[in-house]
Amino acid sequence: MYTIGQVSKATGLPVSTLRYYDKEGLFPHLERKGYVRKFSDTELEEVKIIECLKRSGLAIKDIRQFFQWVSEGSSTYEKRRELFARQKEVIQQKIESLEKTMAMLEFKCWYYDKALQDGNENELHQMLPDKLPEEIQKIYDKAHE
Amino acid sequence: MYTIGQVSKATGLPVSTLRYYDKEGLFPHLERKGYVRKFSDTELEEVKIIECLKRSGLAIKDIRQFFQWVSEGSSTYEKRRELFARQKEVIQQKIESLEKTMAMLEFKCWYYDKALQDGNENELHQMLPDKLPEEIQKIYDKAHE
DNA sequence: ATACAACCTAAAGCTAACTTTAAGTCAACG
DNA sequence: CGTTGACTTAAAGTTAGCTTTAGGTTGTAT
Repeated sequence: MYTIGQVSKATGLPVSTLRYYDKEGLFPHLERKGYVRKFSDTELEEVKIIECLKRSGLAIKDIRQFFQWVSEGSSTYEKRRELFARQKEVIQQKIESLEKTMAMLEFKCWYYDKALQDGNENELHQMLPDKLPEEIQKIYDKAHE
Repeated sequence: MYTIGQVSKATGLPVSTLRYYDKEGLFPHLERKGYVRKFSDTELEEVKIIECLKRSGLAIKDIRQFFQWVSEGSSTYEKRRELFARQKEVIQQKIESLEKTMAMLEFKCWYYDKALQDGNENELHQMLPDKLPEEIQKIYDKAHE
């Protein structure tokens, strides 16, 4: 059993955030000893799930919905599986988007490296948009897909 | 030369967002014909940079700072290169975080597949946290790093 | 006993990035 | 000539996800 302060240290989330999550119903089985919250390993694992679903772009109310399904038992296995399958696709798209973003940033790094060497952007302007060195052209094209 | 409506269609950004970006100073060279904005290819490329920097987590005021540097000329090449290098690291971390997220989602999909097959979570509970099938264990461990 | 730290609540406040609203300008078509 | 549609502004409104505030309770150490 952990206090909210211990959970805060263990997870890196501020105490105020943990209280907010509780108020939003994200710890449906959280116990109290008097007025004090008593967190268990269940809640520590729930924090991991919350952060996972948050990173995948789910809103708090949809995360609450998930925990609602959990407390409804085996009849909601399918719904839960579908939720995770959907979020897998969301994350896949996010990763692909970030890889394009990365290509743009790599291109820009190369661009300013060259601009610094040349002291100006004259040559660069002549190379754009399709006369870049082969490897750079690939990156540029990926960034501008 | 394009109207704001054409740029909206070309970029997928709402007209109101383009106006907002303009108000925030993200199109420092945008021209007007009377009171009407006239976008050029410069601004189309700027939209790509804005979206790239936004995806990397930069705030609007920092994007404006970048365009400020651009308009200051070659003396800011280094600052600009460093900005992009920094954001490359940010994106790299985001990708790694999403890959961990993906591992969690994959584990959860496997978990509920099995729960559906078994009709309950009894076997699953006995497997956790370190007696999972080899491949699944790897994924689980990655998700819980 | 008293002070201190760590817990609590309800409610108000904050922030970024838009979006909406209300009121107006202008060019072109029928 | 008048109405339609695409443009304009300034300012107010929206949203999620916290965070802060003000005031209160409890347990432990000196």
